[in-house]
Amino acid sequence: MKMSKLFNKTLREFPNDADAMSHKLLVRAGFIKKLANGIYTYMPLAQRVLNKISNIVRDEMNLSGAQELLMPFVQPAEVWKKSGRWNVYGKELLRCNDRHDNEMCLAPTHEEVITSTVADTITSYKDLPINVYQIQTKFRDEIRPRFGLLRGREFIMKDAYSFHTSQADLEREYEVMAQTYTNIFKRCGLDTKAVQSDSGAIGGNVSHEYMVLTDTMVGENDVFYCQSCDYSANSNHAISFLNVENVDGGFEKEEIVDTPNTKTIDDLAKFLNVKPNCILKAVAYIADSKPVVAMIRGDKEIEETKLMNAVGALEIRPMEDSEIVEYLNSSAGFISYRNVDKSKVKVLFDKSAKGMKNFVLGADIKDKHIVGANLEDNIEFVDISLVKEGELCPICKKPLKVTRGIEVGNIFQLGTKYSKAMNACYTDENGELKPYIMGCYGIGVSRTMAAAIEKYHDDFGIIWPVAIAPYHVDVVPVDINDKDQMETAQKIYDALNSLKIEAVLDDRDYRAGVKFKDADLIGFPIRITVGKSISEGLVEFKLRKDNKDKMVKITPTDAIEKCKQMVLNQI
RNA sequence: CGGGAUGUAGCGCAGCUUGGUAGCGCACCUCGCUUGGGACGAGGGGGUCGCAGGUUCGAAUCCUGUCAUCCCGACCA
Repeated sequence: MKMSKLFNKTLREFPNDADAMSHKLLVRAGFIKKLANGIYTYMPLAQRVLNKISNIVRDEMNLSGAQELLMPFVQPAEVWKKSGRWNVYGKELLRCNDRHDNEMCLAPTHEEVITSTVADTITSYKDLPINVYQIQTKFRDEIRPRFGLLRGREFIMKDAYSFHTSQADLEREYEVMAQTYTNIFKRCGLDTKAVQSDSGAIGGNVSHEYMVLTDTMVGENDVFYCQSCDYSANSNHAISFLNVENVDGGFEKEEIVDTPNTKTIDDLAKFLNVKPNCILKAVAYIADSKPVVAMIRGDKEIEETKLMNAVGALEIRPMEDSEIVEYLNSSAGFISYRNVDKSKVKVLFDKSAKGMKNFVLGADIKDKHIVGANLEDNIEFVDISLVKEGELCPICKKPLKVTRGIEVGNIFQLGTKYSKAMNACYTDENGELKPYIMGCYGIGVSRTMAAAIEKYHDDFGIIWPVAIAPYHVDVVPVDINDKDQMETAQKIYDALNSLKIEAVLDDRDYRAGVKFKDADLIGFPIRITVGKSISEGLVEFKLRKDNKDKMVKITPTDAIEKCKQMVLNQI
């Protein structure tokens, strides 16, 4: 490709409406153009990167035995009603009506369609297992799109679905996919960590997320991991080993005491001179419009995803002060669990509350707490707390570390959630109808592109891994009006093309500085500069990842050979 | 939906306080000069000032409403 013909314009400045580095660089280097919030045009350079990633995904998926297909992007409400998700998916599902006034939607995912398609096609256990996938645009009307391609509303995803006759076979395939994912991201030049996670609205039990670890805010997930064993988990799923022994407030008898102006745990702990972990904190929520009180040790916080799962809710929010009076007949900051009407209000106890003795508890009266309280015997404890850095690994009891992560893929063991809901069955050996046992496996293709930039860039621009770079080599004649330079550049360019090495020739009539800046910004892994040293028969060979002044002067033939080696070895 | 901010040329911004009919830099076009890390000079094209009302002789500027975008929380590949 000749640079003068490339449909691309770099900008001199970063766009104002971008914050994430991948977003800034994608816009500035001309890879993407925003059409609407969270909706972008992929310009030719971006499209090439997306194709590279897609091809790696395709290659590895095919190798794993999965088959590629392509499902409709616009879908009738019917299949969504069948699975029950038409009513629970909420506003992320963009709905519309066709000309006959039939309800339709833009696909945010494809469990429904694939389940009904497989049910139509495969009726015997003899045809199972099967794993099918597609690479396609998805649309999710996100509450808040942000960070450019990291959280767009429209994005490209690889989604795979597997169907099995047994849990054991699902688990086997799950391992195959885990290995496939590790291979895919590795080939893309990305280190990922597979972490345990919550399975969320998609449903199911076991799931792992593939995270690109970063230190920046754009990693939207907190990942807890152990340095001495391989435990790692998303904060919405992480657990820690908590010492529940000897958490004793030391109060000799239970009594109500005055605790004026102690709405926070810190205030209260100071006022009563106890440790925060000797206070049993109550946090009140409205979950799917029903009141819930979550009891948790004073030094811990509620993990709201866990809480939602524990009560089976899709939406939760903190209770407002007026609702605390209305539902709990209590006072914000002084809530207990003892006086609630349990037929109307659900009460949960976090595991951290286990073993607490003679603790402090709200008295349901403003400015009053109970001290020396103890829990009743028959209490059931659930895990609804957020892990904090430094808490102990649940496996090996070493301190946990936390880091940010960008989720580029995930794998789920769905089980029979969708097959049962949609009555999608096969006939087993005994002639009985059984629902398929399913798994699903996603990769954010466009997000992977952005994540790679988050990971690989410097002050000058993007530094693409060779495997997913839009082009491998940028051939830059310093002065296009110099006949020797231009001829040599053209020859190198032609030679690279004939070797199937992807090259651009920067034949634009600009000063060298402009071309160098663009080369760095766009992030070509290799730059071959044809300048004055052509009089000695030499060109400059420079790697993008190396320092700006680090380069070697070699003959054009050697330069081509080096490109060949690098592209062959993908480094 | 809650909290904060911003909408003026393709991009980045000034002008708004104190109303007087729109400007700067980059990019773009022409000419000259230059040519190894985003040169320089001269000339030129491009904007219903987010949108709708209102106040006023007159609104980018003041008032009201509305829409959009960005950042922080709930969603997630």
